[in-house]
Amino acid sequence: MGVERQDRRRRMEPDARRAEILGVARRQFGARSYSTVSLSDIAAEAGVARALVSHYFGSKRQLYLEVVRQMMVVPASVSERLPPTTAEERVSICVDRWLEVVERNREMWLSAIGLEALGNDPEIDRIMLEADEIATDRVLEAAMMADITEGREKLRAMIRAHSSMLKAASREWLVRGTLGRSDLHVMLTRTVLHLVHTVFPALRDD
Amino acid sequence: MGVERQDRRRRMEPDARRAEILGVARRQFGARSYSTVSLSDIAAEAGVARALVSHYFGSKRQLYLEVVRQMMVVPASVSERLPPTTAEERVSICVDRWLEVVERNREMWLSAIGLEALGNDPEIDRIMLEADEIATDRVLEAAMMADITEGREKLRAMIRAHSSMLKAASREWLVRGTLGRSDLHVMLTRTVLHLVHTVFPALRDD
DNA sequence: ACGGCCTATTGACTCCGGGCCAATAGCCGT
DNA sequence: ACGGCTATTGGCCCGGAGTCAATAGGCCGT
Repeated sequence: MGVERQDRRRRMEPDARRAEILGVARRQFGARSYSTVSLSDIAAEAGVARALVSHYFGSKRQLYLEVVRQMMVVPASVSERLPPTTAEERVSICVDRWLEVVERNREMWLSAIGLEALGNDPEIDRIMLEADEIATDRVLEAAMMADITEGREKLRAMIRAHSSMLKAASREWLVRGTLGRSDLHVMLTRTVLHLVHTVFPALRDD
Repeated sequence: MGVERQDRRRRMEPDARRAEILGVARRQFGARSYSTVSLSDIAAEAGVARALVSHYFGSKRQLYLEVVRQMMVVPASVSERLPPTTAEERVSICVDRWLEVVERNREMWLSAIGLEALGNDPEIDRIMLEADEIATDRVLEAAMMADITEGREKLRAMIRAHSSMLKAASREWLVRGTLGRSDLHVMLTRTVLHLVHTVFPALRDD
């Protein structure tokens, strides 16, 4: 019964092993919650001793942080090479590409926003914050508002808030099915433009 | 040195003891993250044996669920006794009351939205969902859209998504100070109305 | 081919937190 | 005062995380 393949220890390059373990961790943390996933689980699926996971990542939390970091990366393709037309069209294209990406990586993306938690963790917050900043820049660029200086911070804050709605709406689409893709497209495009063109100018500047 | 007060065990009514422990738990889970708060910590601050906490709440997770449940309650006062004027004014009043509540219970509210996670927990999801449903009803009532039947689910889904933006924007206000209270008022009022009056009718119904 | 070395990998140990149970001791009625 | 009901406790076991010396995979020089 030749099932005893791979039971002997195989020596790998640290980078490769590290990547392999990280991949398993991403899958596990995506599927179950932080506290229910044990290092033993991850080690087992990776076909490796538990101590090795600790060796490469230090602690469970650090491993988790790596996973979150990797998942938060929004592909740059979403806001690349936008045609120089109206802000409306550019945002529309942007949203469309975003929906495309999300639909394609459905599982992975759901995990990503699903695990943005573990409580009030300052480290997690920092990672999320950085991801949000990047995303915000891209949206402003698409809406051709990147060079606004007056009240810039308020504008950015509103975009960040909007991205929360974006996440929630995407979940409504993918998980609950209450909104369709075209609904999302209309809703997200219009609300961004509404924020930027109508709400933002209406804020009294103090 | 008479520091030995209260070191003897005091017998209390189950309800009172339960409430006392729950209060401590609320504070602790609000201040630190789920996994870093131990039952020992809670028991210690409550001046009680660890086993008693387990006795009253069964498991750590169940205690946590209680805390979340209690924190998610949005005071009904926000949408009570709205004058029968335009939707705009009613929503405006609603938002204003909301901001009032949040400002008053700043710490508590921040804790509440801070802990809405722990990963992919179906129980937590259910609790959040129920809270969202109630909040959504109130918003629709305020906007005088409560009797819409055509596309009702889409409308509700949008409102739920909007409430995510509301939370994020409130955090921008309370934590980062990037938006002021009046900014929030303008932004939240306008976006709700925009969703309900402009975006919603624009969705193609399929 | 083969011995030796570097280091990836491991097993075992300790500590800590959660769940559980029988024993203990407040408090109330009589 | 005392007996009983039950709130409360200490102690047990289990499983997971962090740590370290020991082990062995595989490459290199000969």
